[in-house]
Amino acid sequence: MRIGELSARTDTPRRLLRYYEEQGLITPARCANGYRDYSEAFVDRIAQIRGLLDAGLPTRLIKQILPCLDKPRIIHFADATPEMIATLEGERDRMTDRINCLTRNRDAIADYLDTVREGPQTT
DNA sequence: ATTCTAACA
DNA sequence: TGTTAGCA
Repeated sequence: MRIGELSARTDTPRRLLRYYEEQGLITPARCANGYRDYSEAFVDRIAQIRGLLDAGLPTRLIKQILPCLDKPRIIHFADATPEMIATLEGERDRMTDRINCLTRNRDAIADYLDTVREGPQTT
């Protein structure tokens, strides 16, 4: 598929799709006319990238760990730098904090909604 | 009509 | 990131 379809299917601006490529996050094939040619796998890949970005990870880090995420384990330990391990541990902790924060807020909203609905209807 | 690259605000 | 310009 071309950039327009991927953009629609992933709800991501074409501009961003090209930007991710520029940052080395994705490497779509090219048609004879120069148009980018994305395979189905990119739909999920974009979702994963946006998820990581949304979690607050910098694109440069994503570029390094993305290939380690989809590929089956093993084979990856030659590039496991102590610095990267430390950074990833930090990111993991940040994610945990955000998850906890989101969980609290979701539960608070859920409770509020339940309360608001019970009030007027409780005759 | 759609995409491409590059560059400016 | 949005947008615009000039191509293919």
